[in-house]
Amino acid sequence: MNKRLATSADVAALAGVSQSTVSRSFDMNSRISKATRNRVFDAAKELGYQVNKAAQTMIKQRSDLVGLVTAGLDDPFRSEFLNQLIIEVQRQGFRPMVIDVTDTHGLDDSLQALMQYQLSGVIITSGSPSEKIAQEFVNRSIPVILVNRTDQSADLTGVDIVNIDNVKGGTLAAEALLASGRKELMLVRAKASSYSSIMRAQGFKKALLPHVETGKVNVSEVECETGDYEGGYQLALSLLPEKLRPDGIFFCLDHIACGFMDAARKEFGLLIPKDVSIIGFDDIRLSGYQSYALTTLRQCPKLVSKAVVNSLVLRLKKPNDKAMCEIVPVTMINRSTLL
Amino acid sequence: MNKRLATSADVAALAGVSQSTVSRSFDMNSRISKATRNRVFDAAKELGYQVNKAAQTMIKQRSDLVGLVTAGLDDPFRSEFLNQLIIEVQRQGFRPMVIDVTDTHGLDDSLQALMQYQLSGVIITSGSPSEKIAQEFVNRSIPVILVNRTDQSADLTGVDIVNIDNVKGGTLAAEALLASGRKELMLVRAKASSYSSIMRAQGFKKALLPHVETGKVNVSEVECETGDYEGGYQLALSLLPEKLRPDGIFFCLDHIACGFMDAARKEFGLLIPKDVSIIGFDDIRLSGYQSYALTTLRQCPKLVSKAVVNSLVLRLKKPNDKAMCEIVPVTMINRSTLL
DNA sequence: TTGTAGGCGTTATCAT
DNA sequence: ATGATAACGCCTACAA
Repeated sequence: MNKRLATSADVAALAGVSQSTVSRSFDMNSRISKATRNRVFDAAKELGYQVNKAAQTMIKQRSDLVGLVTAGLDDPFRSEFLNQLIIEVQRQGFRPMVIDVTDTHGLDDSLQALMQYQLSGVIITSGSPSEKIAQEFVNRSIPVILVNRTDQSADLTGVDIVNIDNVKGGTLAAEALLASGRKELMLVRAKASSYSSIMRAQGFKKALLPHVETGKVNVSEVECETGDYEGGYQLALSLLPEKLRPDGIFFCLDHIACGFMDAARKEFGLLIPKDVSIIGFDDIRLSGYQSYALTTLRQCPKLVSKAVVNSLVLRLKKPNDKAMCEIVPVTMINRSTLL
Repeated sequence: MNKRLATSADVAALAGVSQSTVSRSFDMNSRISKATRNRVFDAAKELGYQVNKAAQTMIKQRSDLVGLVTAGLDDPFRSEFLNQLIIEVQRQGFRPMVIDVTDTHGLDDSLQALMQYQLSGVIITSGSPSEKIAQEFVNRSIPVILVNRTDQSADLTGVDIVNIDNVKGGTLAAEALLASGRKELMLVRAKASSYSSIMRAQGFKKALLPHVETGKVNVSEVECETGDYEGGYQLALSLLPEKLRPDGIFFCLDHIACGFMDAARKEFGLLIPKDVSIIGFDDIRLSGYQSYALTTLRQCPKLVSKAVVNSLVLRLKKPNDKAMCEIVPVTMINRSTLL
């Protein structure tokens, strides 16, 4: 053990060919006689030879690493999404290198550091000043995909964008609540909302606008402290003692909805959907469980991940095509929190 | 844009020093005059210079990448754990490279491929033939940490091990159920159980043995198809119509417990803990929610992750010390599913 | 189809 | 404290 790793030169010696022939044998695009290639492969196997990616990266000026920039991995949905991304990146022959930028403290350094790895691409799903960061990578001709961070209106050149159809989701939620005859509507999102939540809220309000003007419905808008279960729970605690209770609520995040529902039921004995209709967003795993059975807008992490990595692959093939912006559809999942 | 990345030579030229001085300036262990170092840093900043990790890896024969081998990322707890691992790895100055080996198909290839990256270490939390794999890395003098995969009895040389105290957890569960006066006990685990679940079951049964022999309690053992929510739900469906219902159940996984509870309540109107006491294991996020409020044995992913990465760091410092085996304690979380 | 030779950007070993 | 120089292992013209 502990013996030096075999190099292509070692393999070459054993196979009785030149080093470059070994190199070519492992490149399926090179034309090598079958006989030689086999001889090389045999020798390689015997020596336990593996290409040295560092050397390969040096010469090619590009590794097969893809940076996955993320934050708030304690949010189960984010983490679910990251995992799909990992799987998809891997499926396309890249290696995922995850960078958590949760503590915005050393964020800049963290991202600068990424430049050290000759990445094949960077996928940004979080991180505050995403636009600036993105631009820097692009300037160094490293493809960047921005996911649910901003829309094409942002002034970014050469950055590809993949978003889900947040606005449409908000619209669908509004229509569903309307159709179920609810009048006192409410919109809930976290105080520090992401781009996605803001778009959802926008879609929701816009769809409701005409009906508000005719006085058919009322809409109020509320923020909770945090975008998680606890945030929803606390919101219910402070909201439900009020006189005028909403009879239909759209939560920009399932987590908030679940926390709210728990509090509404345990602490106030509310019946859902009899007393209040609820619609969430994302379709996190929890929403499918019997205890919640939440009607929601489904954002499919697998679908989004595929779109993202496809974009990257495309961009790698055509570095100079103009930037793309893909919108992944959302679908309404009807469970039992909507009257 | 698209200009060649600055190299240390460029920096050297601008700073008016030799290339090796630049290299040394970035190595805080090298003694360099303050003045020179500052001049170098200024030049570096001006050129946007970043060390090229590929070149560094070549010469050092070691990258700062750590392989995180995992499987079944669709399990939220696994994914929570992975995320903690990512954070911890990063905190210690490494870069996490995640390898999902869920489809055991190309598993061997996947792992062989890891050898291409001159990893600083490999952390294995899943993957079927972990022992064999581990051995191969160690033979190439790459440290391996096995997490909740096996115990020291396995015949592995030079592989460090970090486990949680599964047996103790099982024991605590047994004692708690006993103390609450339950007589018809049941042990549930998934058909294809992990090492962890098996140890938990073992601890549970062993602690119960004397009481079974004196006829004080009965214990039955049941397997459900899958180790997730759905598995527990289905189990309840097939189990609860039976005549003899258990009055105290220990689930080797919280997920199963939650699914079971949902079915027990919705489909059979059971009251928990009045009709049946429930204890789970892991303390997944769900268990803390009001809807479940599951009494469980807490395995803290953060704690385990810290232990794991610490082991790696230690091993890197002392490659030849004898292998370590660390047991991370579990704690009982009392919520409301235990009488 | 195969071999030869140059260079990718760094660190480490010698000198000075 | 600093500079010159030799690796590290691979890919890719260019030559044969």
